[in-house]
Amino acid sequence: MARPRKPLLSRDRIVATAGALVDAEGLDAVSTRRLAAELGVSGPSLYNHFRTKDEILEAVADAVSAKVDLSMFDEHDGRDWRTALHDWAVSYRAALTDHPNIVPVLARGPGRRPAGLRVADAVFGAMVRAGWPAAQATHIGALMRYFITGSALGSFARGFVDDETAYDPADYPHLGQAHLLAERQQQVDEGAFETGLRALLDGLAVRYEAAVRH
Amino acid sequence: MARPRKPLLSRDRIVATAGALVDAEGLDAVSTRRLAAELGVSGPSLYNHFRTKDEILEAVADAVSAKVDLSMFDEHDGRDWRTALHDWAVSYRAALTDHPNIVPVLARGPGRRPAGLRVADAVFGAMVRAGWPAAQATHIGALMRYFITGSALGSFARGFVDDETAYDPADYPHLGQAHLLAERQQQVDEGAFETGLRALLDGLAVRYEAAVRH
DNA sequence: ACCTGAACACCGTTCAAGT
DNA sequence: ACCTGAACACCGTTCAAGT
Repeated sequence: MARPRKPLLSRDRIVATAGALVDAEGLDAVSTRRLAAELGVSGPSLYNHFRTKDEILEAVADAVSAKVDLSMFDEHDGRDWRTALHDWAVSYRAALTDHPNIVPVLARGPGRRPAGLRVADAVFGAMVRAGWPAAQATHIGALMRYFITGSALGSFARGFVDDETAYDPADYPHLGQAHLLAERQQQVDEGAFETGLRALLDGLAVRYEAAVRH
Repeated sequence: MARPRKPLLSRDRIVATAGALVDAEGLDAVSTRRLAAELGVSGPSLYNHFRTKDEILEAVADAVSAKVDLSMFDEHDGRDWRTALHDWAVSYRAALTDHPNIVPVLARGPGRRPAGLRVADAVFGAMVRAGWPAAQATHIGALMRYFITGSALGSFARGFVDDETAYDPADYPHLGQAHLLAERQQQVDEGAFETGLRALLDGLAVRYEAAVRH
């Protein structure tokens, strides 16, 4: 076959197929040979479009970041900083829980991913505009990211096994019914996220009062 | 050689060596062959002590969890719930930043790891004793974990490259000096952690007032 | 019970060769 | 420029064989 007149591959097609494979079968299912087979080419062909497999996964992660709604940070949106932060956090978490298998890649910081940086930029800009000092605005972007990605990655309940015998009450005196948590995994995660988000925003509001009063 | 009179390996020795390798060279450096070589045995020997490589890494992560100070949750410690939560969070984060390379494994939830579960149990127990309703106590354990592991994993600044030319101000209007962040990476992360932790605790204190007043 | 070497079915990546 | 097959240096894991 060698080179066809029209390229068989493009970066977008590789990223889309890799993303679908990650969603369907997890991060471990993505090998260059498997991904290439899914695309109808041979493994090494991918290296004409990406330098490493890791760059492909970074691009998949960035495509998820690109889905995060940022309209609440628009200059003329009208939402106050607190509401904007809340709505953004909910949108961000939704984007991550829609694609849980790529979260481990995404959670490692915005890195060089354009969409990830765009998110950081939007939060920072909106907080400064709302009156936050620049240093605090940087902190807010970072700490919100910690909480949101942490919640998408570290599902508390996911770890528990749906088997009572797995937990000896003598070892974990307060977690005697931990197995129940596995059943209501999503409720716990969503409740913890909502509680944490509100607590975070309440706490920031206190600091905001102190900050703008310089 | 075959079987020696005294076992060459033990689970503890494997975990200790794997942990040292992870710390020194990162998660990717740990292959069964490499780890075995470090231990002076051949690769398959590890399978007499662990079922999979993943179980070894889980054990390494659990050993880090075991270093987290939990004394502030002791029944007779005397610290109020808020101070205990703060001190625990600081200790937890310190344990993680001491061993950053294993954090991706640890961040995926407590799973079946005994020490991870012991941490969850201690937090839950102390919050209930302090007067929090059980459902809220579960949420607090989860959301604190989200924030702490998220902060250890997703260093905001780490991602930025120490090269001004990497960021076109036209793309990220508010991050024009993002390259500066790389220089003060630790300060940003620590500041964001401290700010977020205090905000979280302030916010929880508000909810506590409402909760205990049933 | 606990170690070994050989083997199986994979990996990511490089590279010369083809059009 | 963009694809190919062959090759290199690896993987995790299984298993029969040894003591």
